Amino acid sequence: MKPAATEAAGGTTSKKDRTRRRILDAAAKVLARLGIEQATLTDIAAAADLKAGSLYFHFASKEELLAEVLNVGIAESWAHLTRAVEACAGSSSGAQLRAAIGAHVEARHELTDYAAVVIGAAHTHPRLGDDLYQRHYRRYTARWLELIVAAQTDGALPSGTDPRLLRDLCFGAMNVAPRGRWSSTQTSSALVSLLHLSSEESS
Amino acid sequence: MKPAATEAAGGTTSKKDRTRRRILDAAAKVLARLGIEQATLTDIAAAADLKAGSLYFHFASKEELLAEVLNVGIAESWAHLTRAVEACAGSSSGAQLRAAIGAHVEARHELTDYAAVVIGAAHTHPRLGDDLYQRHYRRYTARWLELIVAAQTDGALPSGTDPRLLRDLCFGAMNVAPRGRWSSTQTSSALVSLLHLSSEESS
Amino acid sequence: MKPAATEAAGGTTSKKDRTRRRILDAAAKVLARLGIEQATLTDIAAAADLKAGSLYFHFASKEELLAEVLNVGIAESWAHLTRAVEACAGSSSGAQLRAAIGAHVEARHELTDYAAVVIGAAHTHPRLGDDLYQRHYRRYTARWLELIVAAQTDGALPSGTDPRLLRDLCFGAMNVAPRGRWSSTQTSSALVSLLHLSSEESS
Amino acid sequence: MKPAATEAAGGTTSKKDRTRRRILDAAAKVLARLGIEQATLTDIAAAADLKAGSLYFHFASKEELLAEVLNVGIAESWAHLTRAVEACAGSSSGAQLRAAIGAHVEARHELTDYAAVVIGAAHTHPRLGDDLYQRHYRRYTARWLELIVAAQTDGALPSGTDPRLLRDLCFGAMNVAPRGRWSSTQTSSALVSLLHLSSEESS
DNA sequence: CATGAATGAGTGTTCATTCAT
DNA sequence: CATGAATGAACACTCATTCAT
Repeated sequence: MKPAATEAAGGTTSKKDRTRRRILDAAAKVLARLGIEQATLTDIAAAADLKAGSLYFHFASKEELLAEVLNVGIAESWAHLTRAVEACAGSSSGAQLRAAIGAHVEARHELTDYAAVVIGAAHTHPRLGDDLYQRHYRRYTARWLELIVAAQTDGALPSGTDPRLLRDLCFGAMNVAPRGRWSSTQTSSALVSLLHLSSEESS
Repeated sequence: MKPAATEAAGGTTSKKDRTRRRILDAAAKVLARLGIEQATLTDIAAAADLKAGSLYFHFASKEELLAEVLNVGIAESWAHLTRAVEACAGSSSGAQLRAAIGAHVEARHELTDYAAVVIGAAHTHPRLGDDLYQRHYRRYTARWLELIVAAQTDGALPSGTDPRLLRDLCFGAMNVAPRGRWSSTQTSSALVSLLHLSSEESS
Repeated sequence: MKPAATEAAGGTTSKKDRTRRRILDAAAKVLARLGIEQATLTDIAAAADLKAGSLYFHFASKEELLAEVLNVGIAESWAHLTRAVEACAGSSSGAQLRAAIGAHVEARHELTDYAAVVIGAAHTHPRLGDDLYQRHYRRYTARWLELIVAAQTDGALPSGTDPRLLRDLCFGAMNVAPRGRWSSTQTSSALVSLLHLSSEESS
Repeated sequence: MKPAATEAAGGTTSKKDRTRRRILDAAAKVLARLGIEQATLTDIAAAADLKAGSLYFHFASKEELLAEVLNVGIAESWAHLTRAVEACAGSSSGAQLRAAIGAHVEARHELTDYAAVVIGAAHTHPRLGDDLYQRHYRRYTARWLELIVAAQTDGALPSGTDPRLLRDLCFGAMNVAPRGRWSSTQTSSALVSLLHLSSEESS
């Protein structure tokens, strides 16, 4: 009566899994739009065509639901980032940084709402999510730091300043608030030219 | 018994005005620390040595109180910005932009809590405050736009991109979240060098 | 495919009956441990290796399930009581009362969880259970009353007081709360000596 | 503007104090009738002619409100007990125990609802109330233990059994459930005669 | 003017109950 | 038969808001 694989290769997903995903999607959407403390479970449930109490069949608490959204978001962002950077593995550090900028901005603007929640929440609420998320978030920012340091070493970025500060400035610029006002390509190429990373620094 | 002047020319400030100011100061402090939706009226009242109900003698609602804080904040930021820019009126557009960056970052970090509330709120909550605030906020961003356009014209900033987008990117970078992590001078000089505005581009 | 006998004479018990019994056992255990209003249907279902919804195939409501548990409990207690008392049918009324005390305490402490639920619930929630239970519970207390009256007549208990009050006092003492703190033999023999029933009152 | 003493000798009680007391009285009444986990804040508030949220102006949580009720109850019970026992200071240990029984039963039946809550809760929920209550409750039971041991030493109670068990049995008997069924004098004198404490056991 | 005291709408959460599968 | 999945009413609790004093 019950299909053998619940999540196996064949692509079979139980109804519970699908509803769970629907809730997560709804949560990501609402959280991205209203912000973490402004979004109520009633909002999220309504966006998933449910009543608030029903969420507890799938998640133990608002906190856990949020953590799950953040985990999906950071995983997506990480995958997007590493894919883009590895795609230009042999290139200059400037080119890699360009790729990273494109990936980050794209994650926020066009990927899913999950990444948007991460970015909207990360800097404002430092102690958010569960341990797994914290680890993954640190990994993400650490990777960025490496890229920045490499760019500084190569002279693509000014070397006189703390790379962590540079990273924070970049994040600030990339996370510029109203999604939808600027497209991701507009945003990232503008930032690239603003930082004078636009192309190979000719001799 | 002598409530004659409420705000008269001579500099006389009634007791009511003084309390009003005390509340505004307290509100700015609390709002800057806790964020707009996290700060409760009880918090604000306590910081002003009052009880929550008393606030309603001076302000019609939390929203109005917030609007007033924002108005003070944007006025301060505006004054700070124009003063700094006018101080180097004859200089290059790059120098003026440097001054603007310094002023904005300083306003957020060291000026008062009012400016911090504006900056913390402005980009995240677009439709905040009353009409007056909205007008003043637009004036502030419009002034920034002029500075950016001038810098583009002079070649201090890349001219291929929408100046409003450049402005938003700058705002994002300058408003990078945790106050106190980086000093205002660290932040502004790092941004200046990141944008290659550091000094007059000698011929 | 063979649902023939539901409760037939031959001792055949259908699967439904067996599951029903399993639920009742689980309910008795959980109710005895957590108390009536603290125990949730999810708790009970889990103890019966079921999900909460499944209980409704066997019982119309939590109330009905509770009533059934109480009915089993009072039946057991009654059987235990009458058996013990009849075992010393010819003896003195004091000896019979001693037997009753032993039976009651033993029912609560060592018999099954059903009796424990009855005793834990009976005095605190007077209007519990269905009519059948109420009738059986009254029969149980009525039997106790007879034993007390007999003991009063024989001088084994003080005769100046309302026997129903004496019965309630005995119940209170026997149902002294934390199961497990005192063993049933400790409890009953202590009560017996406290009431000066310890042995045959010599001439 | 504000009277010097808030609770001092003069008998001045602020309105807040009076409402607080009204809530405590209502809570005691409702808790005594419905039991601790069955009584809702809405019930209690309604009994005090308030809405549930208003209780939080006077008490930080349901737990704190309950703790306060318990503290009043145990204080009353203690005062009642010591007063009664000291009134027959020179008498026999049996007489003192009789006084204690009378006081305890009276506290539950006729004093206030506070004592009833304590008694209804104490044995069923061991870890209730705050630290102060726990201390006072232990003092109460310890005093009872002394009385029992003294009675055992004097031969007024059987000496072969653990005095703590005897105390628990006495408590169980005295706390016999439905308040109002028996008067306090009926109850205590019945228990006294049941334990053969009725008068001085003449030689 | 300010407070004390109260309210009501809304929050996250629990749980008995229902019903299609 | 049993479960999966959902619901709605209730819970303790918070907070902006009101108003008599």
